[in-house]
Amino acid sequence: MARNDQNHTTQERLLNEAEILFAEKGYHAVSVREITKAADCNLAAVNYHFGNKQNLYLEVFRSRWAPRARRLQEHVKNSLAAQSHFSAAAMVKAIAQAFLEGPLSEDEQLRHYQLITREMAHPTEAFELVAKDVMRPAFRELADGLRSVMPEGMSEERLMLNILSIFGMVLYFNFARVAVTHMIGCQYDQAFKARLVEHITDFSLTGLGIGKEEEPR
Amino acid sequence: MARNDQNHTTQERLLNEAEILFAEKGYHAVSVREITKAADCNLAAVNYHFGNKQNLYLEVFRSRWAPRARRLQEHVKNSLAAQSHFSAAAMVKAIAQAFLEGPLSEDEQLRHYQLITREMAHPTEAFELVAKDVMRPAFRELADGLRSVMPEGMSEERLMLNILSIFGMVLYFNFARVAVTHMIGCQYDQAFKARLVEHITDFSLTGLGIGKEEEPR
DNA sequence: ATTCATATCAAACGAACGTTTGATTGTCAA
DNA sequence: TTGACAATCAAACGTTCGTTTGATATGAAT
Repeated sequence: MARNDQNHTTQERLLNEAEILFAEKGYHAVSVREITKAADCNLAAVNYHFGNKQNLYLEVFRSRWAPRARRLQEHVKNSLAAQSHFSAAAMVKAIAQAFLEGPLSEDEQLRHYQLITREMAHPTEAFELVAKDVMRPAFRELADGLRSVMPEGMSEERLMLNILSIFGMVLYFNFARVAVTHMIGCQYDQAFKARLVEHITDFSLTGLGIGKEEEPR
Repeated sequence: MARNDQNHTTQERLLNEAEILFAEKGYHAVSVREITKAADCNLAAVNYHFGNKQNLYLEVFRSRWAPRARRLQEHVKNSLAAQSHFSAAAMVKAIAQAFLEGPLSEDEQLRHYQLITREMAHPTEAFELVAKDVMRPAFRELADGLRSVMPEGMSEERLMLNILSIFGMVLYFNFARVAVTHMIGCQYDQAFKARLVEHITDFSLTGLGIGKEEEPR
């Protein structure tokens, strides 16, 4: 039986191809026939191995998205552990770098953000899954780290809004690549991504960098 | 012939209901039957008035999204014109306020951002349409305004990245409502939106507000 | 009264969808 | 060699999809 993907099982090939297609087109725009064709297996394989299409979609988040998110979280943690002292600048840079120049390949990155962006805009069971198991713990940990370098007495909400904002910028500059390149007019190559990390870091630390002016009344 | 929506024409009712449904579920997850049922008209009406489903989708962006985006742009422009002198703080606040507490109703806002978020993550012909006619001109105008209050000689790219970042934060806090409320644990009521405007303004102006620290080496 | 264009309708079209079925294969323990 | 089991297959299932068709109603112009 000819199998192009080395010794991957049918289950694994289905998950791989399903993730690519779901990320690219969204759940409803992808058919089971399209997935099984890409995975080079029979149409019935999805139902045999996963029960139905919906469950294959959930399994993509369980067995592909969540572990990758945890890898990213580890990457950030290791970057910070390598610092001799903890600073806000180091933290922001570690996040931006992990998510834009981190351990993920170009394609993996794009898939990762497209999948979660769809879920954030219109959550399904998959969002509940990764929010509970991955996102909330990661956010909490980052917020606790940030607390130690922010002015004392900052409310929990402000703290979370700051973390959400940093994460939001990273997410935005990833999922909105097409829009960004349309507006700026350049490719997402290695050089531009480095400049982007620099920009996100700067912006998250100092905003526009010109402080708040009093408005005349 | 009983028509519930006052004197709206079938075309208008189709556009209204189509926008609501496309924003809520996305193009492929909405059927023509669902739209025509919501608009209380015959199944064939979509093809009669718009040719096909795809063209109805495009017409939603042409005749509903684009004018609303222009209304928002006007709102920002008027807010700024009311200022006696132009400042970065005023500009950021005008943008955040227009997009979160501006002329749009709660529902309109949600629809507006869900539609464009889908297009940014996976652009179709509709994105080309509104990018060329609405978004690019608006971004250019904002960048020109920002240039006058930023240090001289700032590169065009940095200028655009700043504008994109402000816009990105606003977009993010709108389309990712569900995620934000999941993480923070509160509703998007009027009070929270006001705090959000304050946060976005502060963050865009001063970031975390603790400057950039030197990393030890 | 007749004509004509516009709009709406019920009904049907073929295609694609997710899922199920029942037969067939390969593997390995008994 | 046999039996059992998991995996794969072609084929078909019933639904739903976007679209088309041809008939019917409406209103203004001739």
